[in-house]
Parts: sequence; structure tokens; C-alpha cells
Amino acid sequence: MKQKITLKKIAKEFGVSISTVSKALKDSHEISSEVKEKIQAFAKYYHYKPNSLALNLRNQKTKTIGVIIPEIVHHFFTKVITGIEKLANEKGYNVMICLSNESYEKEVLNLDMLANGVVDGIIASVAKETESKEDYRHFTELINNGIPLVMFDRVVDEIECNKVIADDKGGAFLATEQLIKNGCSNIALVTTPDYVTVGLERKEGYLKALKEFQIPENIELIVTIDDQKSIEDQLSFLFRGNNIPDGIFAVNEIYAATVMKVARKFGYSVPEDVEVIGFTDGLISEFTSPSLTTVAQHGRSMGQKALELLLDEIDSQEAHYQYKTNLIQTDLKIRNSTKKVQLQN
Amino acid sequence: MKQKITLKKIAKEFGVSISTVSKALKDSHEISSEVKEKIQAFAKYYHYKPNSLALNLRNQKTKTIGVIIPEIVHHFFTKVITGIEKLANEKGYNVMICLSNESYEKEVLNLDMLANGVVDGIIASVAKETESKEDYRHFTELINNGIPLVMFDRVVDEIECNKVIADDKGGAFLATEQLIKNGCSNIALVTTPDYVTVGLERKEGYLKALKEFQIPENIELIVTIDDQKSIEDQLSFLFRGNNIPDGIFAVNEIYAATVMKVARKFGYSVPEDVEVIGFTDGLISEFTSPSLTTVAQHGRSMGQKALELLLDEIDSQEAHYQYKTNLIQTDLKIRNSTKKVQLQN
DNA sequence: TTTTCTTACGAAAACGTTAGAGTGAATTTT
DNA sequence: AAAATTCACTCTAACGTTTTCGTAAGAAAA
Repeated sequence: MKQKITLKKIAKEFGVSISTVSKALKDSHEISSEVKEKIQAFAKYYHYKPNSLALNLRNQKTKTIGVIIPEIVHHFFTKVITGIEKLANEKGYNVMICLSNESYEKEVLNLDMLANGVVDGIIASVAKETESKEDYRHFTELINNGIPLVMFDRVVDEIECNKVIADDKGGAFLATEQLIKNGCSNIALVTTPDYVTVGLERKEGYLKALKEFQIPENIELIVTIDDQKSIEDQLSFLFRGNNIPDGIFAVNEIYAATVMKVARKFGYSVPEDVEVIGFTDGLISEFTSPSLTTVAQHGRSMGQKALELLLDEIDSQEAHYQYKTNLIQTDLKIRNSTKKVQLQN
Repeated sequence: MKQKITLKKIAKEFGVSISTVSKALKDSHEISSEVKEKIQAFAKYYHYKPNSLALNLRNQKTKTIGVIIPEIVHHFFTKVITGIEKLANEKGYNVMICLSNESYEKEVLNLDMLANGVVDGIIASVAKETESKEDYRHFTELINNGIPLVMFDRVVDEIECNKVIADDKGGAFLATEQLIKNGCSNIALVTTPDYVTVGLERKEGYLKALKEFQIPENIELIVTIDDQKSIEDQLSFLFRGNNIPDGIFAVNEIYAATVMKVARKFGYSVPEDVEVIGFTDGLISEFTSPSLTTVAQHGRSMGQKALELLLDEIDSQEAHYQYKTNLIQTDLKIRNSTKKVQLQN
């Protein structure tokens, strides 16, 4: 194993001081060109690179940013990461990814670890468990410690920091509106428990659309999925009564894809009998049959924007930095789970 | 912004030396219990945590491992990461993820960056571009610098290091064999260019099965996909001639899902007219219709095994460490894109 | 009483780097 | 010739921690 080359070793080699070497490599005018040249040549030959750990310690920064996400096996989050990573690389930052696995405890642990000087700032989307516990002290403490934080997608109102969210309500409205304009009047919603903020937002968008088009809301058409149990079973009852929905809006891809599966099982065809719209950036939508009309979330843009805000805060010298909340537009990606109706606008 | 609390500050508070504080917090017997108690109480109250950067520098290790993957928007890789991350957390390691985006240059950059003391070891899957260039000097240099490296999935034979690979050939054999036993005799292969090692392995498994069952191989049934062009277009010709395949084995999920889409477009139904098997751990397979029979790769196990090997090497003191190559078994996950034939074994 | 041994702490080096302050010698200015 | 300036370096502190070594004071042993 080749020993790492350091300033000290180079200094010894030439019988000069460490600072001379350091300055020579920085092309300082304090050093004679003769000495500079030989030192630089030597350093180049041995691939000298300043030790990052030493620089981190000295500069009190790591040029690394931490990302905490609930799940990585999730297309939306990987899209966000792609956005973060790309910009980070351009700006010379590394990305450290931590998974909370939707667990409060692990989120706290991750935050704790990252806060300890490992990263210059953090981008996070909060775990479902944390949302249900409503305990956000770990985030507050982070901010008190002066570590820049940007929340994305699943954000919490009580925390003051930069935020990036998708226009969940708007997207849900768009989807529901589309179903209505396509002629649906008995529109079901498949959603998450209310503590999942994005689910709640999307439900509100759905309700808003119903109201605007004067369709009475019907509790029986709102299915709240418990992820612990079989999704298919929970969806079955939608197709059992004598009031089968003609349109279904699902707040994520899995729910939407599953709903189509169940509909087919009950002998209904999509989109002829039931139209379905999902909410996602996911891959599945393209490959279901029929392919799934969805509300696109633009995960990459979210990631990129989140990092922009973070770097903005990191670089900011202002005593009273003004936090921003950035809304990423969502829009409909029409595929084949909805009818191709000529809309007269 | 609350100032970070350090040993120095605690020392000042009590008018003792830094070393006393350090020792007190470590419960050293050299310090009187009286002093220890008050220092510990104080430290606890102010949430003292040793600064990671300083520890990194002093210990010459970071308790962080780097992972370089070609793509994160890819279910297989996220599974691997999940496996790595879980074990890493148990062992007190952090995970730093870098994306090469299949680019040689970015892979070199990432490696360079990680090599500089940022991580204690690296787990990598090589970029397609690197595979096609066959230039692996950046990996060699890494090893020369004494940084433990584990390659997974897309590994390179020339590099001596720990490796974890899926039994690609075996899995492909299994898939092809299944098709044959189901009665297919005109079996197509949809694969990547040969420089993608895993693609090549899978092709070999396919060929081996054909040979073993004495089915002549037919060049016309082997489609090599160029990812730059439309996948659908490249697959169309399979269904145009008068020699339509009755079985198709695709080396990944997207190809398999697309093949089904194209088959349907040409009026063939799966699995009645054509049976299809993919190779993946992906999510899509469950939601296509019919759902896709696949060769499961066990990404999580790969990730976990890769980290095990890495930690093994990191912890190893031996001058001549013996590298291992670990083969992760693959197996068939039968869904509905293949016929349910009663096999008489 | 002198020597040895504990006890309880402090000093210093080390990890690798940077940057400001210092220094002796040569050169220029007055 | 004395004073000031420039040159080309070196020294030192600092980032925060750990750990080995040193040492003063008091206790125990001789």
C-alpha cells in the first residue's frame, strides 16, 4: 500500500518547511520560482492532493450536503436526488444520503449524525411516523445549531426554514377537474391517512374541484389506505356496492395501479367504465395497461430548487436570512386511463 | 446561532485543561470523581458531542463508505443501496452516494473525490461507458492507494478486489429453460450491447439453455438494443416477419415491459401467443398486465454482502488479504406473462 | 526523615492544512 | 554609510480531539 503523500513529506524531501510547500503549491509570490517549480513538479508526479479531512477541520466545512429521505426505493425520491446531485456536482458539493425508512427514531439518529459537522447543510423530507407523532424538536434543534435546512415535499409548517413543495392541491384539483370534464360524476378518492401532509393537500384539491363543479362530496367514495394491510382488499369494496365510481383519483402511483388491477378483477374496464388518474413521477405508470394518466410532480426540479435554496442559505452572511417557500408546479400527463374527450373550453 | 460546544470551552468553564475534560468525559480513572461528575453533567446539559471532523482527522478514518452507482432512478440500484444502508447503519457507518450517470469521466471524478480521505472504503458498480472504454486505471490506482474497494453487479475481471455478482448466467438459464419447458421453441433474446458485462452473462445463460435443450440458436432472434434510439421501434421487427417468437427473454425490466407493449400492439397476446420473462428486481413487473414473470436479482442481499466484504477488508490487518467473489443466487418469480404449465420433472 | 508510590491533573504531540506574522540577508534608497 | 525595502523563506497558531508522558502534592513505606 502506497503511502499517502502529504505536505510534510514533500517538505522533508526538499529540506524546506511545510509552509513553503503549501505556498509553493498555491503559486504564492512569496516563494521563488525555482523552488516553486521543483515542488510543483514533484507534487504533480506523486499526485499530491490536499487531505480533505484536514481541510474540513481547518475550514469548518465539508463541501458536503446531507439528504434525508424516507425511502429510496421510490421513484419520486430518486428523481429528487438526481436533481440535487446534478447541481451539487456542478457546485463542487458531495451528497450524503440517509434513509429514515419512515421511522421517527432513525430520522433523529440521521439528523444527529449529520449535524455533527459532517455536512454543511441538510435537505430533508420528513418520515411518516414523524408526521403522525408531530414531534419536530430534532429539526428545531438543528436550526438552533445554525445548520441550514431545506425541507421538501413532506414539509412541516411549524418549522421555519426554506421549503420546496409540489403544488399538491393544484395538481389534485387538475386531476379531479379532468375527470369531471370527461363526464365523471361519481368520483372516488384513494388517499393516505390525513397525517401525511401531501395526502391531505391532495384530498383538499379533490374536494375543492368537487365543490367548484357542484358535485356533492360522498364520504363513501373516499378510501383511506392503511399501508400495513393489503391494498387490494381495501380497494375492493369500491367495486362491490351498487354505486360504482366512474372516476377515481389516487394520490400515488401504487394506489392508482392497484385500483386498475382491482377494477379489472371485478370486470370493469379502464377507461370505459372507470377512469383513473394517479399522482406521481413514477415509472410504473407508463407500463401499466392502459398506461396511467398522472399528475406529474417534477421531482428533479424539486431537488434542484431545494439545493439552490440550501446553497443560498449557506452562502448567505445575513444575520436575518429570509426563508422562502417554493411551489413547484404540477401538471397533467394524459395517458390512456382517461378518455380522450374533446373538451370545449 | 448557538455556538458549538467544544472541549476547549468546557475546559475554560471549569478552569481545567482540555485533556482533563477529554478524560473526564471518557470516564478515565485518572480524573477524580468529583471533577468527572461536574464536567459530565455540564457536557450533558449542553449536548456536547465530539466534533466528527476532528475525530476523522485524528483517527484517519471517517466511518463513512462511498457508493458509486451508474443510476439511481433504477429500482435494482436502490435495492442494493437499501441493503448497504441498513447494514451500514447497524455497524455505525454512513453512506455517501455518488452517481456516475453511466459516464466514465464522472466515475473518475467521483472516485478521485472519495479517495481523498473522505471515505474508508468504496462500493461501486461500473458505468457503461467505462465498460465500453475498458479503461480501469482509476480503479487500479484506488487499490494502489490502499483504499478498500468492492465491486458489485457490473464488475471487471481485471481488477483484483472483492466482488459481488448476481448469478446472471444461471438466472438467464433458468428463464430460458422455463420457456422451453413451457413449450416454446422459437425463443428471442432482447439484450444490451456485449460490453455491458451483465448483459453478456445473461446472453450466455440463454445460449447455454438453448444448447442444452438442443434448440438451434438463431441470430435473427437476438435483438441488441441501443438505448439511444426508440426501444419500441427496435423491437417491432420481432413481430413483423413470418417467424414470430413464441417466447422472449429480456435482460431487464424495461425491455421486457416494452416487448409486451409492442406484442400487444401487433395483436399478439401474452402469454397465449408469446411468453415473456424479464430480468429484474423492479417494481414495474408487478403492475404490467399481465404481470411479468422475472428472474429476481435480490438487490438487497447484494448490497448487504458487498458491505460485509468491504468491512471485512477494512477491518482486516493481514498483509495479504484474500479477495473473494460472492455469487448471489437468482431465481424465477413466476407471474402471468408465462403459461402455467404443469411441468413433469 | 528520606524514599517510593499513588493520585490527579497538565503539557505536548499528532492528524494535515493554511495564513499571518516574523526574520535574516540582500538590495535599494536617501 | 545608514536606513528602508524587498525577497524568500520559516514559525506559529488554529481547527478539535486523543493519548502518552511528565509532574506536583500528598500518602505510604522504609
